[in-house]
Amino acid sequence: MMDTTVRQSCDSCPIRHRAVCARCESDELQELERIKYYRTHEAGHPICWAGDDMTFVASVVKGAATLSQTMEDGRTQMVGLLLPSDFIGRPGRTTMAYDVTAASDVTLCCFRRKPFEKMLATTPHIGERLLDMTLDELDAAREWMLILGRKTAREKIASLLSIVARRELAIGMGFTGASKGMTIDLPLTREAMADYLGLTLETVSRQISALKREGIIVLHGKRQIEIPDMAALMRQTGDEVTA
Amino acid sequence: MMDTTVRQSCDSCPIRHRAVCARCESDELQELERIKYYRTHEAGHPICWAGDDMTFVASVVKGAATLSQTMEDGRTQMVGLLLPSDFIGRPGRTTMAYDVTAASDVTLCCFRRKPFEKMLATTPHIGERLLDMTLDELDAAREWMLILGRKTAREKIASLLSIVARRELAIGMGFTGASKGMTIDLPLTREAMADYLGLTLETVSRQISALKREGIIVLHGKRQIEIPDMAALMRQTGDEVTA
DNA sequence: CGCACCTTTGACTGGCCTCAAGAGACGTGG
DNA sequence: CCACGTCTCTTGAGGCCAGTCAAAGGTGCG
Repeated sequence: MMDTTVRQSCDSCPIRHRAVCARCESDELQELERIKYYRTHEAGHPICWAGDDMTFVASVVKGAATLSQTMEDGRTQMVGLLLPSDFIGRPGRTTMAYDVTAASDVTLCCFRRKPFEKMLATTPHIGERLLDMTLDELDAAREWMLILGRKTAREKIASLLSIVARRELAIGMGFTGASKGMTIDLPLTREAMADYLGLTLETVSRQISALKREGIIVLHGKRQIEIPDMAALMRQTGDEVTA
Repeated sequence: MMDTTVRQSCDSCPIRHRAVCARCESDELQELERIKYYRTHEAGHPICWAGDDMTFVASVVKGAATLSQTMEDGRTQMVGLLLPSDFIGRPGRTTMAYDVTAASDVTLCCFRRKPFEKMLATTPHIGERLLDMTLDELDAAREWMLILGRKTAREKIASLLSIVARRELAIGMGFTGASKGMTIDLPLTREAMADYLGLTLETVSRQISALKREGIIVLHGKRQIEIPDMAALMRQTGDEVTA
């Protein structure tokens, strides 16, 4: 389940300037270092379950994790896709509200909950950053609602690809080869994509095949997707291009 | 569009202890009073549009407002249902991201944005409360995602009714007549409900008729809905009853 | 009364789900 | 090296739920 527990300096941290600690001064970082530890989880393994007691909150350092809800008859809906710098957990709450799963190999920077909450109360830089990040997540959730409620299967797939492409560009992954094209690493199985989009895995597979057939995407293996022309993909999302 | 602009004391405010100002001390309230003003909007009228310049942020004092997104081909998805004490606007952002509409007659307590942001930076009580409220909204958004992505039309309707019932109970409206029954005032047209749930208004109408036919709800007029047995309604939501 | 708006109901269509089978990738062990 | 099992993904056939199109009923207001 958990693989390693190491400690590492914040100085060389890849998410130093995007995570919850982004606005901290060096003395505040030092205090954070005292309550933090690293954990890694293997792809496909659970990180924690809904209802679990939360002894920590954490930042995603590397990899991707998912938040999801499951109804008792098995229907599952993903409600969060956590990429590097995203925050796991809710200060002030002792139990996890969703299932958290490692979609790919994940490295977490964990903070013990109690001392973190104490710091949150005394360090405005952390609270301010957390508020900003939460507002961003709320915006993302609302964009997601439009996808779930109103978009067709094809538009859903295109929207997911463009969202991941946008995030990977922001983090500096997704090496852009040519001018307008790029390749993204999609850390999700077909089933996880279906859970994200409110579809079945068969429909996901069919739509990806269709996009491939039409040359809008090119598959390299199952999980690496080349987008030769980002504008062409965007035209499939149903979002206004105003072109 | 805007009907009245009056000022009113915080002391007698019905949302004093639930809104963004909930944790403020009396001196902080006095400062808030200086930058606040009331506005009312008639049912059905827009409060502002996506892209509008935001000169204020606000709390909903009375009535209900909706946040919604519209695609250029007209498909609309509601992404927020704002009831008394909910917050409108995002500190640090100058334009509104969504269309805001008065679902019923709405009274807003508006704060001029610039001075509010200044207070936010200097008054921890406000930022803390806003973080908590934003986290609550994020949870609500995620519950909503499950509804949009995985529930059937009937389950969606039942879920909406139970959500509104829960909120009205929390605020202290929704006079409970008997033991387990209650009556709720649904401030939404069929079309607004459809936009909330990712359905068409025809499907909403059909499902409400079905619930009425089966005695799970009783209509008094179009907008007032009696729920004789809350447990019976809950059983229609698809959520675990573990009964 | 006449009009506007919201709602209800019906008939039909279609997109996605369900059920099912098979293909491809990968690791294990004989 | 290949048989075998497992896991993921693909593809096909058919059915159903919700969408679409259409018309009529209700309610409130000038």
